[in-house]
Amino acid sequence: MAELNKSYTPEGIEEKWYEIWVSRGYFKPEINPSGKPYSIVIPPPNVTGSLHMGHALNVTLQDVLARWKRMCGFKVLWVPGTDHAGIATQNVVERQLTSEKITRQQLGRDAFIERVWKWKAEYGGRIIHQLKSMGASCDWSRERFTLDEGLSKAVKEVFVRLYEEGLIYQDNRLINWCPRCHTALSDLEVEHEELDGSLTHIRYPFSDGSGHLTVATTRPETMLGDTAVAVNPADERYKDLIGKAISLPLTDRKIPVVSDTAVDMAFGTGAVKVTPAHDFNDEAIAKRQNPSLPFLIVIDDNAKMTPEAGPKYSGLDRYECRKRVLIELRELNLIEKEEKHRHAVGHCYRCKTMIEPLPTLQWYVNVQSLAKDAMNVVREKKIKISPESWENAYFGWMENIKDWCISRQIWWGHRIPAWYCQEMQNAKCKMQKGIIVSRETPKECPFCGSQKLVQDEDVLDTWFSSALWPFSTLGWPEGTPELKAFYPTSVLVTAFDILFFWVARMIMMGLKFMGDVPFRHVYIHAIIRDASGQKMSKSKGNVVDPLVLIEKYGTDAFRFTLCAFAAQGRDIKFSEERVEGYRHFVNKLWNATRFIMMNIEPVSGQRSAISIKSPEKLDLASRWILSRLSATVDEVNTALDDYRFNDAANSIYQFVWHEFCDWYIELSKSEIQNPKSRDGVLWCLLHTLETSLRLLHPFMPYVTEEIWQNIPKIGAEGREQRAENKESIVISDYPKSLPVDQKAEAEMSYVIEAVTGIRTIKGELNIPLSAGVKVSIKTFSDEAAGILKDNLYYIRRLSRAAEIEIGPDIAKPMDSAACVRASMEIYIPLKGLLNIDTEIDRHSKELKKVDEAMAFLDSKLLSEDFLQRAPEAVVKKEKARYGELAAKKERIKENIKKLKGMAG
RNA sequence: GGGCGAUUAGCUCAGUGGUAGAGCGUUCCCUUCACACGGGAAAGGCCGUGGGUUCGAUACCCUCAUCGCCCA
Repeated sequence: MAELNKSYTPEGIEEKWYEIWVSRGYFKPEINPSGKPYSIVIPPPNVTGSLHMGHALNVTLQDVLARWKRMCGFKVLWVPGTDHAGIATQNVVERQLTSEKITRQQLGRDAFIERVWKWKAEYGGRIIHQLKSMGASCDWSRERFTLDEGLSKAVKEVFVRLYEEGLIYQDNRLINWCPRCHTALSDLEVEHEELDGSLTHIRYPFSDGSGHLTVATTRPETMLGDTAVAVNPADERYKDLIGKAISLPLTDRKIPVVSDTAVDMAFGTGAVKVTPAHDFNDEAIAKRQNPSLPFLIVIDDNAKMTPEAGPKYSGLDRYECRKRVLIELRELNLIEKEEKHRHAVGHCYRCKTMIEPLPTLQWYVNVQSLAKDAMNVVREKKIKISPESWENAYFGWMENIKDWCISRQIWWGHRIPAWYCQEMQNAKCKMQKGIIVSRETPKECPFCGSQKLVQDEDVLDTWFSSALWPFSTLGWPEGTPELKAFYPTSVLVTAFDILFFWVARMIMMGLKFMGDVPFRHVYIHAIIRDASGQKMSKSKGNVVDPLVLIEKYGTDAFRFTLCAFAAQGRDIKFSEERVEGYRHFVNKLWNATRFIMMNIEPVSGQRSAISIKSPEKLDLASRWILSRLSATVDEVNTALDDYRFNDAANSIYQFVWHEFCDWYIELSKSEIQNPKSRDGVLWCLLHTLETSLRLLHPFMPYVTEEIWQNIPKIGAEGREQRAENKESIVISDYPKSLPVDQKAEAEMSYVIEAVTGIRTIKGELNIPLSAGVKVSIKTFSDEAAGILKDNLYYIRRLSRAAEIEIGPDIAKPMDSAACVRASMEIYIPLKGLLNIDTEIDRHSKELKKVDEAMAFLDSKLLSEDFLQRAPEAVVKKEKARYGELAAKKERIKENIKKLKGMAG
């Protein structure tokens, strides 16, 4: 290969490989799989969206799983797509229209829809393109959109079937209304925000002139729609007032005092004004009365006062009206007091406008029975939610679930497949209220034959179609091979904020229509916050743009960072320094490759001709690194099995950098010069690199492919490489566990101890590593001496010692610095250079540490309780440790004594 | 108001019933022929507070404090 650059630059490389992967169809599974299926559906991002950190994390984790399983031999299907985001998308296009000074009403429904599709074609693909830049190995040939023809068919089918079973119904009741988006919202789409408001105490005079009753309210303007005042029947203060009439100020109406046990006696004055048409609690009170209280609508769908509010207020905005009402009440001396009050106010999750509860006719799903089944499958572990703590949140929500309002008064979405007969010519039709729900557009009324039919104007909640995503994307309601092969999907990876919006509803719908869970696992990942723990948002200006990070550090470094951060059950505070750190890791890997390649080139000439067979007998360092590699492979596979992405990433990082690069490559430098061991070491270098690349590929797809394509192939586990695996790392085999070589690891630890011991002396005494010094090593066993002698070249190379003598009987040379280790003592003679005081300080410090550790152990070992009650193994271990420390202490003391003798 | 989670090195975070680890940062040494996006050495922590369980608690239980989230 051509000379590798000194550092890795992702530009060009990422695009190149992504195009190749897609064009070769690596991400497309065969539909009649011989291998086991593994399928994921992407949480469809909002079609108006652009990639943010949450998407980046979400897509990275899914891609790690998909690539890992693909390499493990599974037939992996990862279905991508977007949702049509009814309100959000309509808002975007309406803003465009506003700048052209037209409204959607002027444009008309059909033209508007056409306009939205046009917008979608132009801008809607943005996020998909961005997902690709993250390296996502989705099967793009199966990309779906919730308004696709197939998915629309699924939506209609579900609606009709639920209606026929009586699980979808129409009702007129209070709903959350967004006066800006002009639509109903489900309970979940309302965000509650704590706001500083005031609690106004208003005197309501009795009609008979016998005084007044004071009510407290946060929304004085709604008094115009009051139809009662309610008190708790148990409240002694007001008991006798129940049934009295009140002359409602600012109106000419008389309203009764009623009783209701739900009234909180401790809140405010204990008497509440009841506005059934504009407050959920009041609606409930009104409906409990017999006869029920009248609903007086004083606020309209624009949040403006209606004529019912009275001529003075009609047409005023709700906030304007509040001011006017307060002024007038004050003039009438009806305000007793105003106190500061913090309370939660509902806002539209899309546009943040304050919600106005309004009585309207809407479609609902009765979710009680669906929720029960959906809870059971989680309880029975047919669906595993991890981290498990989210199960509680899931159950909590499902137990208190309310019927789901699914109709939206917008145009962009699945139009409700319901028609109204305009004539209702017979009793049957009247009994059905003229409502026709049908999969196909009906030509005439099935009840009375009338041809005057009008379709419901509303569309369905976007989440209604999202709830079908795991099976609608696979072709349902057709019985497709995809559905058969890949449903239920394997895992759903998502953030907790859509656990209820989406996950719970998918479970309900999956069970209802597929008769099986939509996925076997749910992995809930963290929310990404900024470095100070704030949720990222455009309005706070603290967003970090993933695309900027990719541009600066490369996709691989960014993805690796996300994985390393992705500890379970914890939010991520994102810091850019970490990405920079992992870019260094990418570069480290690159340079390790460069080193290996530089050593192969001169000998082999052509890399394709390289053929290093796995040697029978490898040297200690090689056996050691293979053992470490094997342990790492195990750790990574186990961690991924448990969705511990951070543990997996850290294991590889630790291995590649601190074992492979810091130790093995350094050790190999001497042996590569030795003709006898050269082949074995080169084989081991290449093998370890190649295996590490495959291990790393799910995390860092691009750089691993780039390197993998450029190194000679010596076969996965030392065997001839399988032909079909030669073309790309994407479809190569994921490393599997091999036995660890405990003997090699134990022996290597002596070498490491000797090297680090010498380095410590040099480091602490500020002697340049390059200074060739003489070293004497007194080992505490013959075994240690033998192993050190066998590996002398390694020790010399890594410690830069000029000369080393080793043996159990070595005496400490004069004027030498010493380092006491567990199985050896190391001396470096420093004639004239040794500062005796510094050396004594060094040893005293070490002695202090040993003393502290011994004191702690002492307190344990002297305790009868400990000796009797602690497990034998622990006692034995602590005794052994104490013994080691005691020996070490003696040696250090001896060293100090000698030093003092020299000084004296 | 109800529920959940967090609190560990200067910063960002792992972690375990047997006195703690990483990355970044800091200090010192090193321009060694893969890499200064590098190498080596080191400093730095009563593991939020107060109780309890235990031979032993940073870890398990409770109290409190602070912060964050969800639901009402």
